[in-house]
Amino acid sequence: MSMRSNTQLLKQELQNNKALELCARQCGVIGDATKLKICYLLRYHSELSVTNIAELVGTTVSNASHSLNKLRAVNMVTSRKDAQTVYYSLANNAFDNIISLIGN
Amino acid sequence: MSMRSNTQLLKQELQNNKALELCARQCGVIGDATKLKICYLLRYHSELSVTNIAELVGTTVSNASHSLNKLRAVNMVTSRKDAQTVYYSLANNAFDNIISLIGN
DNA sequence: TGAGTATTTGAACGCATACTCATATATTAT
DNA sequence: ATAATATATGAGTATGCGTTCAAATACTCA
Repeated sequence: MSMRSNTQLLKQELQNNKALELCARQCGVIGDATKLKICYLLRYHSELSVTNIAELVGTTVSNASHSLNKLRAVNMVTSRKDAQTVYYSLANNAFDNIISLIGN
Repeated sequence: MSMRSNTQLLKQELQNNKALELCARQCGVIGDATKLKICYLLRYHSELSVTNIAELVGTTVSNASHSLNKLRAVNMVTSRKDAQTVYYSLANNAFDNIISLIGN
């Protein structure tokens, strides 16, 4: 919540802005239809197995697993294991960082 | 605003969802720190020249121009030319599509 | 016209990414 | 133990992306 009239300050802020870097990385991950679909899915089903996710988004289980890995790497999904199956969910604040940068 | 309990319907919706595809493309573009910085800049300066943008985000004019081109290709920035210099602005609804998909 | 400034363009290179396939691990059931 | 199911993993490949460089275009001013 600082004043923002000085362009020098703005330039410096752009250099080491950690939130911005994280936002870019997260957007990079969902900048792929498959992974965005997974997020979209998980907003309507609180949790889903890898097999179900793969079936719903129309890809292979392997690809879904790889995609979920990358979504987890940027803290956008979480998982819980029950017997053989692993259930994935949207992280509580999956989009918070993005929204706080591009939202109103 | 339709009911969404049937997973078959959800699967079909995921297949040809134009808004989702656009969202993925836009996220892909700002999934790069340079281009995200440009958007961030343009929220505080209503319009800026390519040279100024390049200086502020810390890159070359050529790279800024390429980046602005891609941002415009997905309707996130607009431009207006005045003599030699081209002024870029954020599009009115630059983030609307993204927000409507991932926002609350 | 010619020099100077602002921007664009296209080629080139290196690097990251998406997806597939085969294989490995883990768990359950017979 | 063996088979079956669920998921993960790593290698391989093809494609796309970011950045740089050199050159082209557009406009202004002397």
